[in-house]
Amino acid sequence: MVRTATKVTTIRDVAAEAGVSIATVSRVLNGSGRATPETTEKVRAAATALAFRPSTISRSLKAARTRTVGVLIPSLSNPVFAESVAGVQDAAAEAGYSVLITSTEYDPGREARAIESLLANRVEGLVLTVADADRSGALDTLDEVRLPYVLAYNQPERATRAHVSVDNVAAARAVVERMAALGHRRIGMVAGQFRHSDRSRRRHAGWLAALADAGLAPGPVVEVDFNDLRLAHRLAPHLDGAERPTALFASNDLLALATIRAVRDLGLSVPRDMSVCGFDGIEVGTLMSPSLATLVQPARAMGRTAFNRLRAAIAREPQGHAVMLPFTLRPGESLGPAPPDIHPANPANVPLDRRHPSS
Amino acid sequence: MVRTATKVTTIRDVAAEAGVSIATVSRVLNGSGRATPETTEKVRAAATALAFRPSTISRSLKAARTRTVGVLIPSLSNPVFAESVAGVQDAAAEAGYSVLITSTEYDPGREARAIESLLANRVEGLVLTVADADRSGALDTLDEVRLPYVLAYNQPERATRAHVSVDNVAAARAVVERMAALGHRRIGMVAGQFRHSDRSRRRHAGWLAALADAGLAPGPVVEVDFNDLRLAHRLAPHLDGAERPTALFASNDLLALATIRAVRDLGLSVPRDMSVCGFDGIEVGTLMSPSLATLVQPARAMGRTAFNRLRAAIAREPQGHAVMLPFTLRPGESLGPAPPDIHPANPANVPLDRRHPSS
DNA sequence: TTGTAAGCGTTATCAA
DNA sequence: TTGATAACGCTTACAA
Repeated sequence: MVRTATKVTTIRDVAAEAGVSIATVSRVLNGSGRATPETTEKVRAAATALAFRPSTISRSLKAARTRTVGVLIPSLSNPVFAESVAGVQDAAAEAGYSVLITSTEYDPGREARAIESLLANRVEGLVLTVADADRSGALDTLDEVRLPYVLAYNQPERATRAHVSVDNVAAARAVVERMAALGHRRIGMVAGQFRHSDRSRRRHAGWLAALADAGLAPGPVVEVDFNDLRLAHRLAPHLDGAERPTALFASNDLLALATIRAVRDLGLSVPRDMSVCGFDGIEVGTLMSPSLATLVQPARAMGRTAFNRLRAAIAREPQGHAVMLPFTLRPGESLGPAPPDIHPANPANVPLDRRHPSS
Repeated sequence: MVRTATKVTTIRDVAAEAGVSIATVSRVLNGSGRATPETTEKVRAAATALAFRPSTISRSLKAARTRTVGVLIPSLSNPVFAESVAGVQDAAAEAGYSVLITSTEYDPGREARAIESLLANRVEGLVLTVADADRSGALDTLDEVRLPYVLAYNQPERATRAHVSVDNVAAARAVVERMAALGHRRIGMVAGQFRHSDRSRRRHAGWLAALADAGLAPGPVVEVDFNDLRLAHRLAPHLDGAERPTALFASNDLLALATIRAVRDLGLSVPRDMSVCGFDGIEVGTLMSPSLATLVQPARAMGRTAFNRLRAAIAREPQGHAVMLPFTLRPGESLGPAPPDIHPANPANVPLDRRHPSS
């Protein structure tokens, strides 16, 4: 390989080539200040000839603004986050902003380091999603240094923290109401760990509230660790017996898919024996069979909106703290009518219970 | 909102606080050059007290290296790209590099602008995936300015372009061989557009080669536009009649899911009437039913490896142009044994042989 | 209209 | 061991 010193062309090179001063080059290229047509032309030509691209880092240093925002998310592997990042990316590109991305993989240490890195890079602000917005070292740090940020998806209790989300409680209610309307009377929930997720808590609250309103007793709640999606053994204890739930609300789509999988592995049919509805609205849900019923959050818009709010915050435009985006319920084959009561006063029940003497 | 000028603390503030010169602060904090324990302590204390974080942009300006790499991908919505970006992110974080991300949404204009932006940001190199590595304006630009890059997933003809990929031809062969081993004799392909994707072309070549080796006539090839995944009407013409294929190889997983969906919408059962195998190995494939059989590319490793190669390239360490990562075939319920011949020893067969007099 | 020069926050060279 | 100072590439007063 040739050891060509990859010397980048600077404004000086252009000035020399055009036979003018660097100030003139700067003015012409930025359209600030007047210049004669000939000068303009000379400079333009020189810049093109040398493929000059002004260094944003020098520019940033002078201007004390980087036109860069940071994005911090738990994981790029979850489509709902990836999609929201795409939304940030879209809006940022339109606004001439660059995007520095960091993902934490749910590791607090990595999160802290990511924040440090973003801060050192002098991002003008952050769009981020944290596990729990009510208990986040990252947010505390940002508050301390007074760097603008907007949360995406999170819905913190501490409402002064700027955020864009759906109304998770109302959304969860919508799911349960639909289930009830389909005749389900025993409705369970599969949820991400409450102590690690503000969203999971809110959705659980909505689930509870809707059940109460409908006069239904809460079905089983299975809290699962997001790192272990083999749910069959977790679900099994709740899925036999006459009073097993006929519908499960999963607090996100990945969980919903894992739930469907587990339910089937346990010998039940979805949706004939068991309905499942997710939350998020990931695209692949529409491609599978049964297609996944889910509460759709506008993921792309989430990212876009968060970025736009962030810009406003950076510009110190006064604004409210919360933005609620509309959600929709996407019907899908995984959510069907409740089956006729499993054992309408029928003794065939008994063997089923025997199979699991422990229960 | 309070109009607090968010003044960032600089090395000068620290120097003043510690009662030393900025040079000393720099030396202490970077561990370059000696300093007495007391001085060190004073500086450390001052830096901590003021929450000083050296500006990477000033540092970059001085050092003429940014410790930042760019990532360019077609879309964050495809999990296989998102996962590879996560891999880059992992390796970059470990190496103390920041990652600027841009996605093109398959829009050439946006791609060009993204490259400009990355160049202006003085990234030290790029990890990127392009639609077609043999015909890419982006790569031409990078070659011109001699900025190091490593392709991920792409497998260009022009082998001098550094890339990390699987051996797409061999991988596609493996899929077809497995299908043949399961008794399939009529094997079709659902592929992304050849003229827009080097990967699709390679996989098609592997499909063809394996069929030839097995003495099988190529089944139908359906080239699909990635932006329109409603495949039923595209597939329908090929799926009736006695000689319809019993297995379909999809050139990527999203296509495979869409294919399964379409096949079912057309009234066939997967895998009883039709087997489907994808390519990529996205995680959700394991969660659905039938689970998706697929050729697994190590997506995370793809990103990691690409980043590591890039670092080597940046450091001007000589190295080969291509890295081939191992692939594996992930069995799944969508790929089963061939059904008994649709018309066993039945004259309806005859046309089948006639169609391929050569074999 | 154009040029000179200061300065953004660092690092590194050179003296002290 | 420490400090003054130049330099990195750019923008922007201010002068000419």
